[in-house]
Amino acid sequence: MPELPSKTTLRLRDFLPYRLSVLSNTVSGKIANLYDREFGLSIWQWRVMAVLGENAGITATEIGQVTAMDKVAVSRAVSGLIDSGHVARKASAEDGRRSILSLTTKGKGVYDKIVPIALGAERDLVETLSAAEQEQLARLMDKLAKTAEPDRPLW
Amino acid sequence: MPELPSKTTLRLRDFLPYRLSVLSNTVSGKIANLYDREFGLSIWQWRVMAVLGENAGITATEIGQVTAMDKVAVSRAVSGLIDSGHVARKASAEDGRRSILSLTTKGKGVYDKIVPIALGAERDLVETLSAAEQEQLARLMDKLAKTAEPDRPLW
DNA sequence: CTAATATAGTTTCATATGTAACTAATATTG
DNA sequence: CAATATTAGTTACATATGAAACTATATTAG
Repeated sequence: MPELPSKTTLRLRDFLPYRLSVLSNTVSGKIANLYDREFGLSIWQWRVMAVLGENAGITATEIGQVTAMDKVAVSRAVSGLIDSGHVARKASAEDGRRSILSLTTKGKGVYDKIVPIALGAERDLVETLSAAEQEQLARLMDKLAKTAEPDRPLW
Repeated sequence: MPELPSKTTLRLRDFLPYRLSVLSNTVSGKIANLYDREFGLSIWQWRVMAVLGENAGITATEIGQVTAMDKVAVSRAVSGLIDSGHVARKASAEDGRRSILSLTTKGKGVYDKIVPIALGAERDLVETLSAAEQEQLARLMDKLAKTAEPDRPLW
């Protein structure tokens, strides 16, 4: 594998962690606006709904695993969604500590409206990339994500 | 340009904004730990120092432009850095509203220690990518960043 | 069966963050 | 030059967030 010359000086604007952070914040900020303005949802609430839309009847802990949210964030998002009538909670029959969560009819309606908006935003974001580039990007991000896994021995 | 088939269902784990956010948070979290444990610096404080290390004698507003931080965040980071003796402030001769900021000797020493650590962390992160892939990644992120620019008309 | 341990989820508290209001200085306009 | 508007930076307030403590239930060990 050919090597890039090792950098010895730091230029912030070329520093990958910084670039990732700025890009991610810009993208998330715009999307958060969409969800919030149209539906009054936070990004976390939307993530919870997105998972429930794919997987009905899972628990808060499972949502946390799928979304990379910690349990406090999940708990808060869920409680907001219950207040706003988007999500319903019922006790688990087997385990009294768990709650089974699902979208309400209202929640499902909102979900069905948001999905095309979210996909449209994603499409607009990547539209300047060719199909090959889009696949390349997905592949590279997979590799990075694998390297950066939170539980790996710290660098 | 060949087209990818348009998605009609949303799978959170394939959704680019989500993936960007998780990846960025994972990477930033690890790096933040490094800065904090070794030097007691927050990510924003480190960003400010990184800019001052490249560009001595600039103002808080300029730092904000370079780092994509808002002025309140810059103000707070700078005031912490002054308290901890990493940064010095002197009044601008031409404009009494501005302060000229620079690293102190102590700050420069810390900067010189952090730079190799930061570059090492970046290298570890991208080491599974070939040189060509690293260039590809930089290119793709440039394109995305351009598309997502904060001031573009909202999608 | 009982005691100790672990897990699911919530609440509390301390800190971080963003928005808006504010202060001080400069620039503009008439 | 006086009045007004703009800019640099800070402070105040309200909200968001994460870590740790807590409650309730379930599991394991003896």
